[in-house]
Amino acid sequence: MDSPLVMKMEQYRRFSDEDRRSLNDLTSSRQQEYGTREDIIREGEHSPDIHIVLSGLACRYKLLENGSRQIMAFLVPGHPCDAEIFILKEMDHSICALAPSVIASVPGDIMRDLMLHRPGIALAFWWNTLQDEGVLRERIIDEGRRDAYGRIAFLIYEVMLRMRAVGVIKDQSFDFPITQSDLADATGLTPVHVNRMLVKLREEELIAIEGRRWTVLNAAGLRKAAKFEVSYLHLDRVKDEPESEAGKRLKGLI
Amino acid sequence: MDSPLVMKMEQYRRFSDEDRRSLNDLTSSRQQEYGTREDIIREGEHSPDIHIVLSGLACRYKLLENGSRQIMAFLVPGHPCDAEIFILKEMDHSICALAPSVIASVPGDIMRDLMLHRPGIALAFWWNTLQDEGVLRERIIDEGRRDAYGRIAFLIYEVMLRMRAVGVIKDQSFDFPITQSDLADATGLTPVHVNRMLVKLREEELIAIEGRRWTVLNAAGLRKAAKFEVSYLHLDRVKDEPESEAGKRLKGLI
DNA sequence: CGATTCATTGACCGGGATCAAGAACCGTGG
DNA sequence: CCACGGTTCTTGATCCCGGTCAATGAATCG
Repeated sequence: MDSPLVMKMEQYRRFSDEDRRSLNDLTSSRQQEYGTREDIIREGEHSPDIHIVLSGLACRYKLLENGSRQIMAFLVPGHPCDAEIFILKEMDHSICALAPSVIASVPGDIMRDLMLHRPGIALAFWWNTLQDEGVLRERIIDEGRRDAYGRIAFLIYEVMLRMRAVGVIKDQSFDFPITQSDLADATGLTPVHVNRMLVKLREEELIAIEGRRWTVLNAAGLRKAAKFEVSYLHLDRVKDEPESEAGKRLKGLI
Repeated sequence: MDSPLVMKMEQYRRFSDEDRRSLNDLTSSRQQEYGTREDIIREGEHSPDIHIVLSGLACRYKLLENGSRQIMAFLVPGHPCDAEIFILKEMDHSICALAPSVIASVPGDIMRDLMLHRPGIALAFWWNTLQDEGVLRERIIDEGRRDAYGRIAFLIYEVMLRMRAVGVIKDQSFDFPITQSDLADATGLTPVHVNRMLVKLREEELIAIEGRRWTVLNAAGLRKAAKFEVSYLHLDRVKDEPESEAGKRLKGLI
């Protein structure tokens, strides 16, 4: 069974057996459990290790001086949190677990070694950074031009797709262990208004929520509500090889 | 006289003479003039070259299906537009000139060669990508938590700072050749409301605008209005060596 | 079984959108 | 030189989406 890291990176390119083995080894040595709201790395810190989400859910966020929190990205299993830290001096934002999560630590010098001597792996990490940047750009459009309803629909669709791509959901149901306040911090809305939009999406039978288990009842309808375009995710291999494993997982959704 | 590219990259690290020469050569061979509104590269394209802004002003943008345009970033002189294109298959957004601008083209294979064999230059481009990502994150906070007044103030302060950092302004006045509609597309506001906020900023004597020439009359006041934090720009060398050329240009502003 | 967090709903308000109409500023040609 | 058509800027009037405040359930947990 491949590590979630391999599942994620293979959306971009196929790996040699050696590269795949290295990536699997990367996340298997040191693993640590984090609880809900627990910080994995904080703004201003410089950790000697980099971190990769293996299970659960984490987010990039920033605390503002007025006490409010802005969530800038959700990190699903397989997602490197801070691969760039060995280039930059310090984090300009924090990362915390939104639910009980298992996080792998990778020593910085092992990373550096891989980046210098294994171009296939270096390329995959580059790609990951650029995909993150694309997601951020999409979020700017989100906040600039979509209304509250579209934003919430978009966020749900994107998270569903990314979870599916790394294989943590098989059908239309998935664990999305966050509160409506978290959603509000991610969309720039208030919890009250997030609630109203979720009520609407349920009334329209696009989604269903039972506890922390979410179900997309009508993927096409949700996608339409979200005005979802997929190119920004740069799923290069999925596009070239629709019959790859990653392609099968995303069939009909992108 | 160093190329704007060197000026920009030196905010991050000092270069060896050889690296500096290479970077200067990079932008000196093929240069092209683009007019206002002219596209430099379009969404979905894959150019064999990468582009670097030498003078004028460009922006990253995306056209939405309803016809509106979202500007996601301003590209000041020295800014690489699409250095990532040799990793990704295609652009997920477009880039156009906002004013008459000179753009350098660099053949992709020369770039690839530099990235593989000149770690100092590769690091600088990596850093640039990560700085762009930081700017995007800041913009998300911007749109999520700042009101219209703060957004406009923030945008002006940031552009002023980045222009100053690459040496295209010496005092408090600078050419900022964009329309209020452009500002609206960048902030997610309407042109009407952008105008009202600019009126207010002028009434408060924080800025002055004469044609396309903008003047920051009260940098401290503008910074306060913008609630500006600088860490996300990762001006590493400026922080470590405040007496470097780049540091002198930004003295008292960061 | 209290206590605390989270979800839900209603009433009201305000910032920014929308609509509309002039005014100022172009480049162009007669 | 002025006349012109087209942007761009400016200002006013009105409206609505989403914020704010508040109260009540529902769920989770020590």
